[in-house]
Amino acid sequence: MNTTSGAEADVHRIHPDAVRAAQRDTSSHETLTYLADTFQMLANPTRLQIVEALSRRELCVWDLAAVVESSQSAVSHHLRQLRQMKIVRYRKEGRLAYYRLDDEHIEAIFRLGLEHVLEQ
Amino acid sequence: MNTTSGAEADVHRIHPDAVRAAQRDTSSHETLTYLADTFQMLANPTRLQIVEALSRRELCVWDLAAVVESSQSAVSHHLRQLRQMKIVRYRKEGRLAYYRLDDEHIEAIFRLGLEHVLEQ
DNA sequence: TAGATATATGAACACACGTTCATATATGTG
DNA sequence: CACATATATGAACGTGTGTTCATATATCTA
Repeated sequence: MNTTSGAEADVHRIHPDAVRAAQRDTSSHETLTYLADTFQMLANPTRLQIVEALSRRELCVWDLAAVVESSQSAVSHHLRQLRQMKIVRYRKEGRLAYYRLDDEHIEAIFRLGLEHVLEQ
Repeated sequence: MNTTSGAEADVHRIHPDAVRAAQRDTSSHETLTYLADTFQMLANPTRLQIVEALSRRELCVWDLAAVVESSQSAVSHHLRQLRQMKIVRYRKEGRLAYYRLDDEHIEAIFRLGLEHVLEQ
């Protein structure tokens, strides 16, 4: 990962106790990496459109493609990622796949983010 | 942007009224793009470590470099991005720059995200 | 069963991102 | 003023991301 920074930081110890305190209560690298991957799913305007649409109603893939004005393929690729990161789930009804948000955390995060950017 | 999808979607109108309803209450593309850029800032483990550390206490750049075990340069680049997206702010005290989170939205989003991934 | 339709997926390509290295700028200290 | 220190930033390089195109799979219908 990073070999020089440890030594580098040792030379520049500005507030050693603040650093130790900050290091103490930190989430594991594994958790933060997974969390970063989760936020990554929300770091794309098309996927955010999908999330916003699904926050109101269940929709099938072609509906979503129409809403976000993108190709079926692109939407399907996005949905796979969102599925893998447990942001959406779906039910199959015949040939149709109806998608919805997986839980309320995601919608809350989306709403808070929207509030944040609209307040600037 | 996308030229074929409009026509493509027209052929496959599965639930026209659901699509119209979804299209009606959608945030502007500009807003969603900005929101995506904001979430992008949280889509990196090192930046999440910075956010977590700053959610507890104000820290200067070298302190942060020590906490996240990364180089001063890398941390400074991250902080510039976080500043630009209004996620952190800082005060200058002599040669030192003390960073903190810009507002409570970001911490709430971080906490909710952490809850979400820890519940899986 | 043949054909149409809904969805999923692999490959490929252009572009964005994260780090490092070198160096610039600004502020303190002897 | 000369030098050390804290921070910022530009260039460059490898890697990841998002879309398209082609095509596979699954399900319905005539």
